[in-house]
This record gives sequence, C-alpha cells and structure tokens, in this order.
Amino acid sequence: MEPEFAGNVIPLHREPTCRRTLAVHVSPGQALFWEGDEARQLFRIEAGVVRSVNFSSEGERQVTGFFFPGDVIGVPLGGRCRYTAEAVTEVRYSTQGVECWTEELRCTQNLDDTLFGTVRSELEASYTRSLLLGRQGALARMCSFLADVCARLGHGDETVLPMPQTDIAAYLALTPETVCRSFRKLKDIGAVRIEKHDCIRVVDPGRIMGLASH
Amino acid sequence: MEPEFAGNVIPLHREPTCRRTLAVHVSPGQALFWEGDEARQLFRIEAGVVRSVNFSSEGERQVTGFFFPGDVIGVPLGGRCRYTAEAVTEVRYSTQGVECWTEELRCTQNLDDTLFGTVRSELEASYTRSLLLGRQGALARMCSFLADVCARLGHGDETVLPMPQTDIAAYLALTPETVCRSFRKLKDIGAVRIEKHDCIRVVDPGRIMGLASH
DNA sequence: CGCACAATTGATCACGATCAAAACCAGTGG
DNA sequence: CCACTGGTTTTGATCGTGATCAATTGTGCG
Repeated sequence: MEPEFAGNVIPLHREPTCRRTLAVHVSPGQALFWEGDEARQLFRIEAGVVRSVNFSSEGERQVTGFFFPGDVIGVPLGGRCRYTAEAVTEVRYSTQGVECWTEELRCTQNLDDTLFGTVRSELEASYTRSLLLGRQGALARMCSFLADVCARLGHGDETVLPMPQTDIAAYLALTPETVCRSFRKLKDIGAVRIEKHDCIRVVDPGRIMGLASH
Repeated sequence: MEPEFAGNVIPLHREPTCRRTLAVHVSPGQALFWEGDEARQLFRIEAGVVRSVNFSSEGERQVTGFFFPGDVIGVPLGGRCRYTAEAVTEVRYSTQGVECWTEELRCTQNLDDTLFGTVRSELEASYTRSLLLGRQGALARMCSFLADVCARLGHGDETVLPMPQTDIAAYLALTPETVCRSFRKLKDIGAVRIEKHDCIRVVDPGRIMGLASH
C-alpha cells in the first residue's frame, strides 16, 4: 500500500500508520462480534468480562472461554472469527485493525512478545478448557475453573466471580443444578461465601486448588 | 542487493538462511519433545501419527491432540512446549529452527498463510478438543471425533483409524471400556468395520456425522 | 405489583465409571 | 512349532454420579 517501498523491501521500526479506537461500550448480553464474521480487527478488553460462545450444528450452546481486562481477542486465525464474543458484564474495549497488527508484527524487534503476547489470550482459552473438561468429577472441574479464574483476575486473596452460574455450567459442560450443588459443597466447607444469591466470593483459594487436583 | 538496506529496512522475499532437517525417524512410544522443554524448533510431520500428552499435577494422563502428516507442531507460545509429543505409529519428521521461522514471518508477503498456516495445527487441536469434550454423551463424542479424524486424513470414503482405542479414550476423557462399547454399537449399525481387533475401518462417514450431532 | 429469569432444592433415572475376568494378538525364547 | 508374556481389546455385573424432571424461591426491572 505504501508507494515509496516498491517491490521487495519493507520498513523496519516504522511508526504504526493506524490508531486504536478507544472506549467502546457494550452492555451485558450484547455481542462484540459473531462467529463466522470476517476477522477485521482485534479487540482489547479494557474493563468488564467477555465470554466466547459456540453453537454446534444442533443449536447446542457452549461457552468456550472467559476474557478479562488486558486480554486481546478476535485474532484472525483462518480469516474468520471462530466464536461469538458476548459481554457478560458492562464492557469497555478498544479495537485495532488487523492490517495494523500485522504491520506491527513486521516492524517489531521481539516477535515473541508482540505476536504471542496478543494471540495468547485466545490460545490459552481453548487450551485451558480442553484440559479442564478432561478432568472427570464435577467438583474437580469446578475447582480447577475457580483456581484459574482467581489466578487470572488476581484480586488478592478474595475474588468475586463476575459471571453467572449458568455461564459456568455452559463452560464446564455441566448443568446449572450440578454447578449450584457444587457451590453448596464449597460453601459448607468454607471455601466460598455466597452473598446475595448472585454474588459468590472465593475466600479460600488454597482449599480450592487442593480439591482441583482431586 | 544486500548492502543497500541499511538500518531501518529489511528485504522482502529473501531466501531463508537456515535449512530444514530432513527425515528424522522415531518409533511408536518415543517422544519428539517434552512438556516444559524450551521450544527451539518446529516439527513438521512427514509421515505417521503423533499424539500430544499432558500430565496433570496428580499424574493423570490426558491425550490432548492427534497430529498427521503436514501438521507443524512445537510452536513456541510462551517459549516452552506445552505438551509432550509422542509417536503413535512409526513417524518421520523434519525440523526447522524457530529463528528461521520468525525470519520467514518477517520476509513473507502473506502473513496469514505463513503464520497461521503453520501455527494452525496446534490451535485447531485444543480448539477442537475443547468443543468435543463439551458434547455430552459418549457416542456423540466418539462420532464427532471420528468425523474429525476422517476429514483430516481424507483417505476418501474409507478410513482406517491409526491410533489404539486407549489413546482415543484418553483423548475423549472416557474409559477404554466405554470406547470399545461405542465402537460395538457403530459396528452393529454398520458404520464401522472391525477387522483384526486392532484395526477399525470407518465405512460410513455420513452415518457417523449424523450421530455426531445427536 | 407482576413479569422474566437465575438460583435452589428434591426425587428419580440413565449413563458411564469401576471392578473383575476372559479373549485376542504380537513378540520372545525354548 | 508351541509355550509364555505383556498389552490391548472385549464382555459382563455392579455402583455412583450427574442429568433430568419438577417445583419453589430469590432477584432485578419495567
């Protein structure tokens, strides 16, 4: 696209030519992009929680990942979005054109940071869930999940889960009933506290991690 | 040609400076690399089947993916190998240093092909398994898996499964017994044929795909 | 208040895990 | 060629967990 670099050379360390869109807002339930869309931009989550959702051919819904502030999603692997990204909470995000990103890739010195720093969110997501669902036992899955979320949010010792139990169920391939009952067990042990029916606080991550190993 | 690019430009379409190692062989059960190793090279599978294996903290074994000729594995996401790669059958592969790969990335015109063409194998692997394990019902999981393997191997209509049932079980988070019984059902239906106790042939992919949707 | 939806609790049931044992197969050595 | 061994597959019987069905409570919101 740049006329001054004809044919076979490209600049190194050039300033990015396109800029980042700041402060876009979406409300809970709304989508940032849809499965099958052409992937034209990267989405960087600035605030809030996003879930990735996939529908099987039969209309069966799966939540395949959760994304938090700092995560970058929408990487064009194969040119298309592989899932629908929905806001779980109120969300603020910024976007960046893919051309801009690939250009950055070319210009950067340290590919490892630029490339995998941004792509990592999505990759870790399927990787993590794949391992999670490999565990058998509802409680073990729950605890692995909770440990992971606490680690990623990193709000010190106590963490309030930012997503509803139905989403957790869809993510762990369990029913809402089973998720609820598992939370009850954890409450009885004293690993979590359930305040206001909707707001679950993890108070003993250590205990959780112990149960995760089963 | 070379000296005129001083400082801030690099040539495009330059010939790679490092070459590919050809024709390395490993026998069934042997590892190409280990989980936790520093990722120093890419492995391109030329012949045979490779499985990726992860051990949880408790020593629980999970097969997280299968890789076939043409697939490239060992991409340094985060600098380290995230799994152990074991040969399922007799395997022939070639390697390429990561520096060489990142250099290619810089030189290439079409990032999409170069970058995601090589990285895709691993990504698709966790992505696919994540969705697979999300399905409930042993038979649905089995059939989704079989459909996927047939599609990737693409040996026309009939496909002979190149991995033992124990590996399939570890991949689908099922027991060998359950996998065996599922195969029996598929045999009774006429979707697969079991020849020689060890060698399973998929004869009706259409039927399989129907059952996959459940 | 009334509506819609998430969370909760209980009762029942089915599926897949588990335990146990036999059959099958490949490789090795007598 | 046959006996022996180790690993995978197969089959059967039992058990436990999580799905399912059903109903109530809780919660946010117009």
